[in-house]
Amino acid sequence: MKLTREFYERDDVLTIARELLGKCLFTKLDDKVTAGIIVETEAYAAPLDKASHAYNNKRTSRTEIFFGRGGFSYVYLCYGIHHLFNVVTNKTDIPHAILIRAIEPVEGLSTMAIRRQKSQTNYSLTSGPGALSMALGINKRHNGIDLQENKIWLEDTSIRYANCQIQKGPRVGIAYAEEWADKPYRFKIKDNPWTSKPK
DNA sequence: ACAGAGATTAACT
DNA sequence: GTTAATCTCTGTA
Repeated sequence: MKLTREFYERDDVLTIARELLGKCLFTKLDDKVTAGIIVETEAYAAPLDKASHAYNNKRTSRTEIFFGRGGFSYVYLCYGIHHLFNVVTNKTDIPHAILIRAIEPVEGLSTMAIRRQKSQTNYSLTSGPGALSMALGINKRHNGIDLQENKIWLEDTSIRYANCQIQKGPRVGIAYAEEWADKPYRFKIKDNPWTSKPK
């Protein structure tokens, strides 16, 4: 069962980021299906959030997708190399988004390994925002895709995590965002080996 | 028109 | 621990 438009268009981006843990992210690209359980997310709550590309309602060709409806993909290129996959949330003109930072692979492991140019699967396959995008075959051509379609989508699962299994913390790599840099907008499953391991 | 920085990763030392 | 990879946007001219 795909997550509905109503799920993405709710107001509280932190609640959605928390609820995305345990959901399953699918891609069907190049006739290959790959999927993984989401184990780490970060919320970006523009226009107030200085860490967001859409801070202060800044609109560029890159950020335009933030201002559309919830339930669309936002893929952008980081450091000129890595494609980072986000889910746009909330309604038109409210630029909220959630970065998917890590997944636990469940389907298409061999396809992921080929895309990652690894001879065998291991924990580094999808543990990081750039790595999981590569494993799933996501690149900037997939910016602005409707998650109700059958290219990239999220499904509900029977997985439910208790609050004590979820670790909240500050986001990664955004020290420039001043007072926003310390906010606990990052959610991850405690002790899950597939979560990212930043220094 | 050009220089500098960034929601990162992997391959070095 | 350090560094290279090199796209997009911003500030300065």
